[in-house]
Amino acid sequence: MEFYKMAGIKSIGSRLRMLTNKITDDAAQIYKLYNIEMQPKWFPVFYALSEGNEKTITGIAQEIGHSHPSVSKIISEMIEDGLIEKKDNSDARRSMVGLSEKGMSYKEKIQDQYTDVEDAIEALNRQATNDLWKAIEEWEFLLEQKTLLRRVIEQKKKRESNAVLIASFKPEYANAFRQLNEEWISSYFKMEEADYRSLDNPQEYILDQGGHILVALLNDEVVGVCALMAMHDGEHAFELAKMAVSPSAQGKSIGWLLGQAALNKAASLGAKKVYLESNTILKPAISLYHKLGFQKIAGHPTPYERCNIQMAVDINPSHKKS
Amino acid sequence: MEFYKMAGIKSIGSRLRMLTNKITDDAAQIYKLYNIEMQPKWFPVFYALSEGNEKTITGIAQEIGHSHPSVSKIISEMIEDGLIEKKDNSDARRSMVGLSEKGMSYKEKIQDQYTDVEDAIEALNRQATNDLWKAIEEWEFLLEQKTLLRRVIEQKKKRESNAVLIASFKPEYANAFRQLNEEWISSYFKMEEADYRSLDNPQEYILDQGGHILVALLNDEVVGVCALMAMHDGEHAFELAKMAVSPSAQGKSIGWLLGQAALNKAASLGAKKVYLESNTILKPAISLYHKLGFQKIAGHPTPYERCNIQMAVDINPSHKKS
DNA sequence: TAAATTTGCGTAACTAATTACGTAATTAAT
DNA sequence: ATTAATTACGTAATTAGTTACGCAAATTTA
Repeated sequence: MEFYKMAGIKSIGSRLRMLTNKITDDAAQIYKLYNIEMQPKWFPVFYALSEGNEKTITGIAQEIGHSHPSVSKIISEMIEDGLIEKKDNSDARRSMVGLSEKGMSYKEKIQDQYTDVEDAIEALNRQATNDLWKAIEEWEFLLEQKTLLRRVIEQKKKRESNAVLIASFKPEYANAFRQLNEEWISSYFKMEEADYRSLDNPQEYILDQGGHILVALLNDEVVGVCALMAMHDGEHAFELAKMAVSPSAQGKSIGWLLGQAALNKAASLGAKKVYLESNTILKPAISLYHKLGFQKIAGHPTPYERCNIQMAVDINPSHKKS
Repeated sequence: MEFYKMAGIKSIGSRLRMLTNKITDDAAQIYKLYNIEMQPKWFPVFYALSEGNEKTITGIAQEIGHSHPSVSKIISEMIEDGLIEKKDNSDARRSMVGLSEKGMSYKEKIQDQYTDVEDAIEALNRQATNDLWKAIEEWEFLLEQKTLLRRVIEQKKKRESNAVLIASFKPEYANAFRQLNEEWISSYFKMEEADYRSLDNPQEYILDQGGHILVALLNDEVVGVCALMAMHDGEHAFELAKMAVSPSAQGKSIGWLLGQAALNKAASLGAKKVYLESNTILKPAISLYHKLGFQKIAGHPTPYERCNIQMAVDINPSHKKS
């Protein structure tokens, strides 16, 4: 299949399906070769019951990794063929099933086929330098740990956050700075006096006071903002405030990038601490602050009604690098 | 999947199917993640048309390894969605199709997804010590060379011919010796005077004349016979005759085992040549004799009407071993 | 040039799985 | 002792493919 080589490993799903079909097609003919009237799809169920003990439909389904309707259908086909019998049912919900006498006799009959097929496939597998059987097992394990979807999501996030640029404030960002903040504030709380002051006049109320504003740009569009406001309580410290990320750009770690950049900025300005104020209903935000190193503190005066948690982080030289 | 480990590599078909399903399930969600309205099953067709040139249904089918009805269905779905257009048809049988403008625009849109998925799967594959992608490729190649069915058939034959025992004549085999021969002779020709003589009195007409009879036993049942009859024309030679294999035991190389054993026997008795007489309508038999080393000769007198070919092989010491 | 064959495609029916949903039996909670 | 929740199963609809078959167009052969 030249095509799949061209299309690359992202086509592995289609390619796997083709190989699977090729193998199961042959499987059907192999049963005929041994004069065993059994459909290939029955195999897992048959094998699961081969030890002789009785099992339930869902039990078998879990064991062989099928859905229960699939097993249910297979079982009824096998009952019709006389290979399986319904057994005891003290619990009338359950369908205890086991091999019938005929099914047991098949167990003997099928042994030669088992060994031949096992030997043939093992030899085939050994002929290859990459062990397909082991590779499947490893993939199953790795996908159990983290699904393909999650792996792709992470890859996407990684690529997208690489494309995000953090820049310093320019007058043309003023609009976005106001809008992104007003959007989330008014959806969770209501805009307060102090909000209007700083959002309407960032130059005067933030920058001219010794503060800074950082913006996150994705394809030249402002998708996130935050401000470092100089504090005047003795220590050399900043307040991290007015952080907002566009809902359309969520999931790209923009908050984290902005936070990191803000802490770096504070460090480069010689700050010892960064404070912030927030509200515990903003769970993702609080969790982001934690990741950035902020710890809960108390006792600072605040002009904001919505504030019910205060946090702070000590700045150490490592922030200048990361 | 503990179960499949237990069931062994013969369950690789079922196991592959499960892995395939798991992967394609995630694939569907990945398309959603990128807001691309395309079904995973469309991917091979879309990719095959991505270069921009027009192709036919069967052309695409061959390229991507699907059946043409499958491609036909996919194409009509994609036309309905506006991704594909029917193009020129100077040959009215053919359906030339190519990406529409919308389809072309998807090409751009999907690039990020391609790279993310490719990177994610590549990383996943590298995490495993056995390379699944390469293993699939090798299996495809090996199965192209020899299908799984043929591999199993060969394994079966090998096992079964290992179970065949070659033994010397005993009086209780006389019946089988007669029946197996009469069966095939009378189905192709008719029994002649000389047949009755030797089949009815093997002791007198074969063994007492310095000849030998070999039988092939499978589970203590006679499934094949042949005779070495001493020749009296100067040279120290035997005639290989009365070879018969039970139809129920065909395909187990019993003819070859008997032939080999007969030649070994002749060699151990110091013979220089072995002759035989046959008929060219018995193609499998002639081909077997060739494999055993017999060459066509002419000119020997024969009592049999049905004989239209004579063959002989020189015995050399190597026969004693093999 | 007519007849036979090949090619290309579409439709229908089938396959081996899935999800969605309903229902009866059992178990847990009030 | 009811009521609510859970468990086990079956049925129906869906999915992504497959073979089987038939028809019309094109090509080859006579």
